[in-house]
Amino acid sequence: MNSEFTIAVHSLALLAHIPEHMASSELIAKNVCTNPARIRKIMSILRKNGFVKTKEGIGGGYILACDPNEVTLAEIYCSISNGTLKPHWCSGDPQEACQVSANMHGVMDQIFTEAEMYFTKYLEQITIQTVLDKVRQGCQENSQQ
Amino acid sequence: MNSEFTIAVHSLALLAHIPEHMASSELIAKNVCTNPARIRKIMSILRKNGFVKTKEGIGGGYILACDPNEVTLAEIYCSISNGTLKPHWCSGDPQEACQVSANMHGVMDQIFTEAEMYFTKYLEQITIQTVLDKVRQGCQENSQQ
DNA sequence: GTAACTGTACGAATTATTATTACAGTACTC
DNA sequence: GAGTACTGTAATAATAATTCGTACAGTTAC
Repeated sequence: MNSEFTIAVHSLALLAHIPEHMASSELIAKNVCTNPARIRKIMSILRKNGFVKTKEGIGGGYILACDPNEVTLAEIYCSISNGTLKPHWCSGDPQEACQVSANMHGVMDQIFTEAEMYFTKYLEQITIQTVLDKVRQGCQENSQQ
Repeated sequence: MNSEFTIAVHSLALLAHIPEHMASSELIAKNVCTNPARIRKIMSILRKNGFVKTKEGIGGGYILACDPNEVTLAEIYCSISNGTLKPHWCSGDPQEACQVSANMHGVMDQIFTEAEMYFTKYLEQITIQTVLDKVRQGCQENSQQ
């Protein structure tokens, strides 16, 4: 998995943090610590999925178009990074006579797909607002564990 | 996450498939489709965790040292790839005045850590024997879903 | 018309992953 | 004890994935 999911969550939390204003890709990029083009690419996907509204031209940028209490990280993950949990490399060789070698790829694929469902089920419990609240608390839960 | 977890599962299933014989790193590597040195590195970790026994010298190699019905993929994952679910890239900058930027890294870290626990909980349901059975069935469940 | 934005594409730079090679150590066989 | 077939481990090379930087067309406000 690459970091686009993380960046999407960060960006949406930031927009939820300043619900009154439009934020430019440059502003978001600085906050996230990446470059504006990458932000624009990710925000473009988020727009197509209805999470944000965008406005081109002077004074334009991005603004939240959803209720941060309603949208879960699962929806964001599915929009941006669905199916990227499993590694790219594949084990075994379908041409092999040995069943273990021939079928392992399919079996691991199945396992990772199902594992991703569990992963997603957890993300369903977290909303953009949850993330924003944690961020505003300075992530104090860390020190209590 | 890299592919070491996949390779470990594949190797252990293969050893469970041929419980009578020792398998050399070269044999396992061919089955998995990688090189012997990589297999030896991974098997070395599995040995330290008690999943396999190794024997050096002529006629040596690797053999299963656990009950394939007892050992779950969760244990294997924890031995080999624990904590590798989250991407390497980090969002935000702790030095920033903006709370969102400053604390997002910690918050996402916490989320990924907890998500990994859910991921692991799923892997607890799958044993080496489960994988071996699926492989022997030619992974027919795929076509039934 | 111009300035400030987004949308998108492409190549460069960086980083992660995998492969290769090498060699010391161990155990069996003759 | 010499030779052979293994593991254990490290270092480096090759490959692939990820991220960055730049560019430019399209849009909107003034």
